[in-house]
Amino acid sequence: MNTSNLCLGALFMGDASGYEIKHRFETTFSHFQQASFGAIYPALDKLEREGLVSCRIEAQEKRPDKKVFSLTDTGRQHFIDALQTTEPKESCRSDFILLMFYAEFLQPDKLQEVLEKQEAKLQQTIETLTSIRSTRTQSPGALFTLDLGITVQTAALEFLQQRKSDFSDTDQ
Amino acid sequence: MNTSNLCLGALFMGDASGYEIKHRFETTFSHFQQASFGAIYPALDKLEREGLVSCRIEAQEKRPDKKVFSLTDTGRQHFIDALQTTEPKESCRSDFILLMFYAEFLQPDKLQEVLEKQEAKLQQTIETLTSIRSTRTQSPGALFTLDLGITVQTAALEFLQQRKSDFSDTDQ
DNA sequence: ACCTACATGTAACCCGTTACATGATTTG
DNA sequence: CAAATCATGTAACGGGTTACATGTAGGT
Repeated sequence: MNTSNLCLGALFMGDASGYEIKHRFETTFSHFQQASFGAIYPALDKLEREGLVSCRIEAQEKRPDKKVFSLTDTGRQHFIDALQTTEPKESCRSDFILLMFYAEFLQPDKLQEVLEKQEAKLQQTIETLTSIRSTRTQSPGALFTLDLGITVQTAALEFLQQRKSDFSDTDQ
Repeated sequence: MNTSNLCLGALFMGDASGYEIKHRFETTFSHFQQASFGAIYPALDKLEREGLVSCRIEAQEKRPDKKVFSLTDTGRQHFIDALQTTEPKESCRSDFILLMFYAEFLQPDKLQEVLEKQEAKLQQTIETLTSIRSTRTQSPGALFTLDLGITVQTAALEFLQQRKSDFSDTDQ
């Protein structure tokens, strides 16, 4: 699924500006989709031209004006239709796993740094997901994905903590 | 890390043709990196021009000729250097999780199909990783990544099996 | 007869990231 | 005083996928 449709999906959680949509990508969607401003803003332009979203400008005090987007009925239907024909494809690119694959060729201090960074990142993600889970009332689907994320990342974290000693300095 | 460097990495497991390198991406690397022929063949060309790999042509009976690539010393060193400066970035794009996020908008039969496909895919991946783990003698790094893959995918599979009933027809 | 595996390659196309430009306000 | 947050946007560039082109051999 491309950025345009993903933006429609993000708007199901309520009207939002491009900036706020980016935030949704970084929180709720963070463990399974990502998009940058350079993809989001042009996508929203296109969606507006196609009539799938509408836009109003909101003035704010001490903050720049916002362009707040809403789903139109066509937009809502378009997204739901897109879901039905979306294949459940997945692709993961992990340079962390790659580095671990070639651990024997990494300088010991680099290896330790990589392991620590990954541990911190996993803890951070689990924290974020846990806090999102508790703050807002979530749909069954959202709960499923949050719990799946927490489960999987926790399994990875525990694995890492158990196995990291395999790579401690004591040179074989 | 880009396809070129990944090809160098693949050649650490032994000399191989482009076709065989693709196979390594689909087995050993499958859970953390992927590349298509359209990326691999041009990458190997470039690596040869740069002197990072060498190439010999092997004639085969009842099979087309092969261009078998080997790492040169420079190539080996180039990859090891690249590892030291590679940041452990990760990006996952899962349309499966996306579909589950919006489960409430999916037609019930589509939802069931998606769940079944994902379960089958996870089982398949676990099987592949387990079989790779047992067949060849693996480096500590390779073992780590295989076990990590098995652990994480198993956690996901068990989660899915426990929770899939939440989405069974009994309409709320 | 058709599909899969083996084997290599090219070109069009898509899509997205990175970096830049701009600017106010708040926080450390 | 610098950095982060809020806010929108553009353009260059990179990178990879998909699809096509070609051909043999073996299995169902």
